[in-house]
Amino acid sequence: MDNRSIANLLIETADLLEIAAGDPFRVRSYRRAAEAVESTTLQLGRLAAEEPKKLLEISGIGKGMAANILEIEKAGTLPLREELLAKYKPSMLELLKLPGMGPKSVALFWETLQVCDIDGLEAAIEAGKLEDLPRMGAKAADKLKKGIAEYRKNSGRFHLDDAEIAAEKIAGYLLAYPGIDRVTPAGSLRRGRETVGDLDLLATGPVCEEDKVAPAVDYMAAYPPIASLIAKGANKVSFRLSSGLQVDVRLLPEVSYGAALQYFTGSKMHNVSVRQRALKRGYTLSEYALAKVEDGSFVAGATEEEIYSALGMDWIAPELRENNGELEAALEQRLPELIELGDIRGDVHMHTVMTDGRNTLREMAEAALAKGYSYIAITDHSKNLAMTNGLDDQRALEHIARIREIDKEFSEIQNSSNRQQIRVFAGIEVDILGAGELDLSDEVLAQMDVVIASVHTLFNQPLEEMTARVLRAIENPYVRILGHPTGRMLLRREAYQIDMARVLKAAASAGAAVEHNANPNRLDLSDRDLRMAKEAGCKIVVNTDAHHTSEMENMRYGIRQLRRAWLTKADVLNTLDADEFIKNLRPKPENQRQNACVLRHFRVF
DNA sequence: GCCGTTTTCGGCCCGACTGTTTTCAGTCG
Repeated sequence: MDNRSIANLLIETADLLEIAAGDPFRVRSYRRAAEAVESTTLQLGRLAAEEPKKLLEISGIGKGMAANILEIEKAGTLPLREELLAKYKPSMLELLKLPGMGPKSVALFWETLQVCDIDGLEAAIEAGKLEDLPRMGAKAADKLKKGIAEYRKNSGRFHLDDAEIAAEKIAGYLLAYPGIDRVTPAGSLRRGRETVGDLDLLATGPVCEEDKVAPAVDYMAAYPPIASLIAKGANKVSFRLSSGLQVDVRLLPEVSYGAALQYFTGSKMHNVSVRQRALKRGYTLSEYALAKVEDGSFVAGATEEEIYSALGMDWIAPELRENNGELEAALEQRLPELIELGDIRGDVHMHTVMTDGRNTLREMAEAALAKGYSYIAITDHSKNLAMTNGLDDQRALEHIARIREIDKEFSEIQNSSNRQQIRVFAGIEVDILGAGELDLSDEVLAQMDVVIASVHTLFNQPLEEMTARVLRAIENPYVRILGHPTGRMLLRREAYQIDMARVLKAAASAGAAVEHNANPNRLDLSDRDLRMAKEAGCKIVVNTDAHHTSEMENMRYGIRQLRRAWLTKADVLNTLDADEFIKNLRPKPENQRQNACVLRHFRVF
């Protein structure tokens, strides 16, 4: 079993244990173990089979947890989880996903109302049964009702990274079959949408020709992780994985691969529009080929490029295929040259063991160097995030001193060898408090290269109040970057209400940058927000907010979103080299004052 | 259930916010 699945079982056990009012520290140890399992680079499945003693070397995994992991490998589950599931219901784990719903409420509803699933909860709310319960009232019921609506809107969709990992595994399996030489994800995954409803995969190769594809289809249908087979056709297999993700795999001959890719990539509106244009030119486009209307003769089909080209268009990057003007641009050869992963020179939002990160300052710098970045900023949390051991003024100053040392050391390494240079900037992610003030002093912030101001709490504030708070924070001249300004957290909860247009305008006029968080599981901007930011003239920075060296890899997902917003290299600040980046971040106030002096000087004389 | 030790048991990131209370439990980050 892969690490993520093992971790999920441990998390489920922790959730159930919490509902059962088990020892909170025991619960935490299950969660810690799950985190350790997920972040280790070791393959636990293989380790458990070959060298089980090595499991104990992982921090957070002791004797009991190692036994649990061995049991998971052997039986696919662990005894405690089974025991708890016999007492409670699996659907309670889903109830926990509702915003505002925790283990105590799940237990309460089960014990008093025998409610164990979302439908049951909804019925209980409608019947007004919740309000008789202790600590429950009209407002709480209303909140849950909204939570249910939000959950239903998003359920069944998966984060881009989860879909991509699943796609890579299936592609690996298919490519191991002799005679299949290309597998490409299509659909919303290929378009880079931040959530994916189901997975479309296209495969081709010599064995995918119409008359000999059957054995390859059988092979696909025998993919071991399949939880349930939905359909098996002549060249198509549909199935569901245990995560609930539905996958459609199509095996297609090479001659029509491009047409199929174009067709299954969508979006629907883009395809409708392309076909209308094809018809005007006397062509008809299907998933098999672009053909002449008059006699059905083949025009193009093997690649997307030849299809778009036959229609007089440049090839359109999948991220742009939303019928948002990309066809017109393609016809007039004015499609933007979209930003690429390789354009990014630095990642300026990351955490270390000083607060809630999992790696040290040095490890983060080494990892960034290995990735070829020319700079990073270490931006640990400030004190208001007490759970992360956030830095107060004093510790922040010590933090800066340590970063300066590492920065010096890494530039010396560069001088004494041929290694590439990396700059390490000192930074902080400060909290925007209730009145818009920050939780560290200006004296300390002034010494930072990168100050990111973020809202971490206060989710239920009215729009006006929340907007005012963020606007006030931007007024602080030391705020260089506005962190996750929308508070939008996909699949988990509603965004907090904020007037983005005003915030972006204020950031643009103050010269502060806005951040796009590349981590698919965190707070970020939508492609609409990103387009708005560009239009407002905002500087944009894309960061991974890495809490672990491996999370730096998430940059590629962030880039997909930037591409969907039609952004180019010139639109994104951290494509600049280190010196230019710092120069273009919001200038420090002392520089602004200097500038003001110079201006006055000119006026007088 | 893990960890570390002042070795075999005691401690385990903590503070803000909300909606219910009328002093606090539950949830969240």
